[in-house]
Amino acid sequence: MTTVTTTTAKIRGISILLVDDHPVVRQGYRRVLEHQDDFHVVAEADNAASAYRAFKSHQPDVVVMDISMPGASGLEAIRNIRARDADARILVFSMHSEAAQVKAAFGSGASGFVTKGSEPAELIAAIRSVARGEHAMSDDVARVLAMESLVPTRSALDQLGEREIEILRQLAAGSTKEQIAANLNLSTKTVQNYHYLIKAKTGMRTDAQLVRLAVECGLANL
Amino acid sequence: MTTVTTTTAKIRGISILLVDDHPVVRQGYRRVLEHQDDFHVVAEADNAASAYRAFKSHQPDVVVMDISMPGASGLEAIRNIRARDADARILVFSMHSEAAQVKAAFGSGASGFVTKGSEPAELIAAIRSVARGEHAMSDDVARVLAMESLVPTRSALDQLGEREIEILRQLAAGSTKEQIAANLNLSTKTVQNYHYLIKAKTGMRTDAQLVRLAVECGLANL
DNA sequence: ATTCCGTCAGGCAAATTTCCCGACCTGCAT
DNA sequence: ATGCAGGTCGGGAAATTTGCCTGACGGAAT
Repeated sequence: MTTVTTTTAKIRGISILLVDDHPVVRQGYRRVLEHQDDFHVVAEADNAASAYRAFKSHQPDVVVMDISMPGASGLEAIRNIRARDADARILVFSMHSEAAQVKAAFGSGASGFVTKGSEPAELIAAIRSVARGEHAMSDDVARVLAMESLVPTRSALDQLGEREIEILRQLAAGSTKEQIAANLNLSTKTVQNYHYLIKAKTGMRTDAQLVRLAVECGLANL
Repeated sequence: MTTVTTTTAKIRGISILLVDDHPVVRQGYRRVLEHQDDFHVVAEADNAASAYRAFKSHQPDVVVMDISMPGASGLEAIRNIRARDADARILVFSMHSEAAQVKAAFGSGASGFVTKGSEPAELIAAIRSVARGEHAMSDDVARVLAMESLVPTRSALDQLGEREIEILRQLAAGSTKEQIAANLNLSTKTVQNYHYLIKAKTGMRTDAQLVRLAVECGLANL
């Protein structure tokens, strides 16, 4: 008779792409996750670009991603993956749980958010949730977010100060940093610092993304 | 009797702002222009930013500008000045007379275009024309432009090759150069070079301006 | 055949970005 | 009153990117 592997309880397991820039951390979580025998870590990546490539070639059920990689590129990776496949399930797995970061993650298309301080069981449960197409977040994240929602936020601009918004507006209008510095009587250096800060706070990576953000927020048109 | 300067033919002269990054060239043309006794060179500038500042403070009747300054910033200077004062008369005075450059100049709001190869008389006549609010260009420019118009051009994109357009599209969509390089199987360096080339060809200075251009040309939305 | 043009990429100086830090000021809570 | 948090402003230094040039290669036009 031909040898056929029995497929009793697990018709298909959950295939996972692990993204974290720290190899040791990846190893640790790979072990934790593969302890669940319906979980399969089918690929790993240590940066946004390779995460995107790995997603394309493996089409995992769930992407488990640390977004605190160099350059906040995690958010960008999420957007890229979602742009390619709107059904992608991405669970972000972060060190921090600031409300702004959580919102940026969900805003970028994440399906879940778990902090590294959570119990492994919480991560595992979250993975099953997002695999089912649900949204999930760990308790501490939920708490932070709940607190935040008591002080309602209008848009991504709320994380920005007045000056930052003005500089974003002029940037989006097409002005160079030198022009902005001249217009606002600031040093070029300061405008550069604001430019950097704005990108960091909003999670945008390129100037083009900043323009889109500004347009969405009604700061600029066209 | 009181000595009153006779104001026969010249009620008011024509005030001029000279913009060229080469000091010697400025000196030469200042002399040529001031030989006309109704011309007054009221200010000089050697870059886009100082040209803009000089325009604000002197409000000259005509700006005579070389646009082949470092970074193609001449076009930008034109746009800035016109953005501040839609009635500004700007005569561009260029080494070259490629149709694309001429169009970019007029498209940016220039009132005239004379090549450096033209006779001084042609420049002087052009200055008087634009001071009167007319448009002017030297014969050689007119010829090049006439030739070009026999092959009609759809938009700013016509000056770009296929690859250049694709890269502009992805840039405007918010992709980083690394992503684009990966998507198109190019080196990052090549994408950087295209980015530079696109800006040079279109006369755009910042990425935000490129996004606007792409949107206007239907290459991108939002 | 030769020349032009688009694509591709290396090189290198100059500029910019990234991140860090310190200073100042205002408001606000202790 | 004191301290502390946070927005504003910019210096510093290392890493990266840009600006501009150069050259190679294939294809199209002359």
